[in-house]
Amino acid sequence: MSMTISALARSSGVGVETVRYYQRRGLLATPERGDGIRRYDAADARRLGFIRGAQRAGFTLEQIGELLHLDAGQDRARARELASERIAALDAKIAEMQAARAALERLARQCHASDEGPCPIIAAFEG
Amino acid sequence: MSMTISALARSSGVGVETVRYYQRRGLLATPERGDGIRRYDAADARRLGFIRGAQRAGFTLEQIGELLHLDAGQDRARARELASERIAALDAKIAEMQAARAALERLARQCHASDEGPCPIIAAFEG
DNA sequence: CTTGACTCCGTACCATGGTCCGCACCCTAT
DNA sequence: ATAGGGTGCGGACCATGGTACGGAGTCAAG
Repeated sequence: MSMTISALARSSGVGVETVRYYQRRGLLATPERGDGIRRYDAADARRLGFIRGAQRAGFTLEQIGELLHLDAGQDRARARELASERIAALDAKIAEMQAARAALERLARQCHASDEGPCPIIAAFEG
Repeated sequence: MSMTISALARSSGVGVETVRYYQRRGLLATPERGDGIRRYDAADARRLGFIRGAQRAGFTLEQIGELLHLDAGQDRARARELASERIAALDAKIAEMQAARAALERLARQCHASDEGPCPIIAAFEG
């Protein structure tokens, strides 16, 4: 199965320009062209899928680059290390967002309860 | 109580340049100067504190600008609307991060369990 | 009254993750 | 064979949230 860049991009729900950007960043290879147009295969699609998946897990493109590099190097210890770091960062971020969510919900309720005085949503945070 | 820009910045744990940036963005006023150096007061500190707090809740500087504007306009309905939108966005983001966290943890365990074959951390995401 | 720290201000630059532009090809259907 | 749409490529541009720089002015302590 071989496809053009736009088919590859569509297969992962990104734009053609994004694929080209990943190529420039060294995250995706730019296949040789048998004089004409570059052709991509399932391996390219998997790799692009990996990039998007890792991105959803909060890895930066730079970290994703490292993960892809490890893939070749078989350095599983380092891969686990990166995963642990990411889990810790996710935990911190999740906790922060949950706190913010709770605060916002409480404020929205207070604000709804009365239309007198200063808006609690605005008044909060001023610490 | 009046302070210099660096005292104001310190009071909220940001850099002087950040305060100046917020002024340029229209989030903080630039007080008149009684020929010499601009002086800031507790109201400025509260406002800066509000900006940082709202930022922690995930509002962008642009949205924060709107919230501050509403503060003057007393438009509490709109403030509640912004809060609701933010809560929904937080919920979505939290769910996504929790899913990513769970996936990563599972993968790290699998990867740790055996050093044979392809690293599961790398192999995953390739959807 | 000079030194050193701080301030003012505009402008430029940074990282991140793209997005768009223009020109020249190439490929396919009519 | 020619019009159209997609491709290749380099480079410019975008948004977001700052950070750094340089030169001039100001202020307090020695």
